[in-house]
Amino acid sequence: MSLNHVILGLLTREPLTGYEMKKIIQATPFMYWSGNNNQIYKAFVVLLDEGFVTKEVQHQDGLPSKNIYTITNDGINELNKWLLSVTDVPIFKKQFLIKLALAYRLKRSDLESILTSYENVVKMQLILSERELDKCYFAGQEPSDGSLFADLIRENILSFYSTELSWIQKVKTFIAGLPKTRNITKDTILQKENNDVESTMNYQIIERQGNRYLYLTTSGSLIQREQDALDIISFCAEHDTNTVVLDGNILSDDFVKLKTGLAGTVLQKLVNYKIKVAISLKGGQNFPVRFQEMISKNGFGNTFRVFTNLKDAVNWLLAKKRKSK
Amino acid sequence: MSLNHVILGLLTREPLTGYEMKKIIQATPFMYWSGNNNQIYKAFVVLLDEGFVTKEVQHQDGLPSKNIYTITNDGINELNKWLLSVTDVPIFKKQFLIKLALAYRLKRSDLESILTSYENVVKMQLILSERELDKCYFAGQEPSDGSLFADLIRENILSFYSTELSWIQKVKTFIAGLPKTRNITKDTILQKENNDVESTMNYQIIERQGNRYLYLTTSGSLIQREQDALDIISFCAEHDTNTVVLDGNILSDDFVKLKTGLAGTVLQKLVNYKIKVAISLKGGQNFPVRFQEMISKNGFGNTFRVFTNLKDAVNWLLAKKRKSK
DNA sequence: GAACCCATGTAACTAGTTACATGATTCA
DNA sequence: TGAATCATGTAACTAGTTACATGGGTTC
Repeated sequence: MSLNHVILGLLTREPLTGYEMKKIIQATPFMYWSGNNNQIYKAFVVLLDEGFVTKEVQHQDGLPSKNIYTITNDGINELNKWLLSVTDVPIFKKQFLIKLALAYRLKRSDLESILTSYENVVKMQLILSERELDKCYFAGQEPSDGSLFADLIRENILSFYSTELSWIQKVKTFIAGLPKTRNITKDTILQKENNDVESTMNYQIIERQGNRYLYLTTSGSLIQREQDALDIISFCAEHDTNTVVLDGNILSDDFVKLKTGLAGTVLQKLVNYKIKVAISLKGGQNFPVRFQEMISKNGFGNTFRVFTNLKDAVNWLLAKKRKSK
Repeated sequence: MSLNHVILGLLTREPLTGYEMKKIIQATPFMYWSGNNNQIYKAFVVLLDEGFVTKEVQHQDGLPSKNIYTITNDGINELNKWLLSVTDVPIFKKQFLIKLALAYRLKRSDLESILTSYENVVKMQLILSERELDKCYFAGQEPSDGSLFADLIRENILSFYSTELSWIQKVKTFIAGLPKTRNITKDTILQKENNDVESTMNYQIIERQGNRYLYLTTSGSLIQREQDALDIISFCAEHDTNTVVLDGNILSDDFVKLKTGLAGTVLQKLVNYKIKVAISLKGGQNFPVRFQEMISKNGFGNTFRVFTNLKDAVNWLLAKKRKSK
């Protein structure tokens, strides 16, 4: 596990606390750990034990006291050894390749739909990575030593998604060349009701004033995972719209509790993909004040708003729409 | 975990046993599991439990009886649901990007050496993947349904490594533009003896008849991991040679025991990278007969041979050399 | 007879994740 | 009062890996 070495590496720039380290790792897209407490705090125990770092406890009034770690000479040697050692083979995990290998029985329209959905996912990830790179610890504002290779790293990451996107185009033309239904055995025909079970959210496309929007209502399932944001975006792409009305009931408790971070992540994804969202609350339904606050604070102002009735929500959404198609 | 769905997917082509499944997953480069027994056999228990597969026990004389699994209609529905559901974001893990972000203190020559080493690793992986793709279960010999997308998948995988290689070239020119030593603080200067501890193998470059070869001897550490093959290849690349003499003592017990598969993997890597290896045994040292057998069987004949003394080894190596540089 | 192949399965472990616990302060 | 932030840490879990156990048959 090279996480320990990464920690040492970060400490060569400046002494850091576990908490800061965690934030950095979480915000850096090419550090492929979740940056969870468990690993980081445990890592520091080990590093201390091996004498690669020293710990200085700094008491703070009011705030919890923090442990500031500094790298030692032994630590620097260990880091150098790691840097010069043979680098692991780069690996990727593309679920899509596996699906493609196994999807030979599907009919063309299904192939097209999973491909488009995948395209959206990749596009979004590209935008997301771009953002994260801009504001991450290694972003090279000034060409200081610490961010020497920032541009090269940026290019590497973005080209991963770009080449994926151009490959997707190739797959598209290939699929377009296939006959509509191929010689598939009878038991492989898709049952539409099953799909609806999978995509757990109920959605309708509504046309008004020549504008189209997606209306998401509850069907027992709520927005409770990051993945749901991707689903919404896929739906939008499929139906060629970028406006969504969410029934207030579709937001889970976890969602409105800001501390889970779910709302932030999901909304960020929607905003990044330029999807406008209006939430329509049913009578009596209320969100925590802080939730509404956060919405206005985070600059979602013109892409995300909460209304107490469906009518207002739709009016705002369609009024705001620039490109109606 | 989508492994269960992958298993269902494979079963749509034909009923399979756990053992066959394992082999397929192991041999398919884009299936990112090790294909270990534990997971696969357990997966079948779950799939049976959920009614997605049926099991048929086939007794065999002499050989252990096998459990042949067949997919059910429920299983096909489940598979279809998965295929049509939102695909995971493709991810990559590139240790090298992390190293680069943390390597700003290194001097140019060190940067160059880790870059070259990484380049070799990627090159090798490219060759390896190409091979694996050719002989994997999804290889499209005849354009049957089952391997419909084989070419597209192949292209995707190979372009991952190719783009990495061309990126490496960019990094190379960038590094070449850096001053030889930059303003690094005194405590960051590398201590050569530490590197030697890291690269656990002792190696010398020997010149004879205008030819150069790498001589690897024991320094307490043996060839016992796949990684060691990569190390050897890195050494070769660094010193611009493709011939190696291995002291027999450097091969670990695990290596010569064929059942670990270590020898096969390591040698395959060496062969793939066109490195010729001669092993020189010390007096009295002996390898299991099967080991020598395997060497000749697997077509290593002209790139890999065992000798009972150093002189023969070197003679064969240098005689065989085509391009001497 | 050593060590491989087929075929099933389990034990023990590593890496990594999510979720919880604490507790003072800030903020509305 | 409720909930967020800073900061540390632990518990419980999932996913995945390596290694072992079994045992007849084959191959040299």
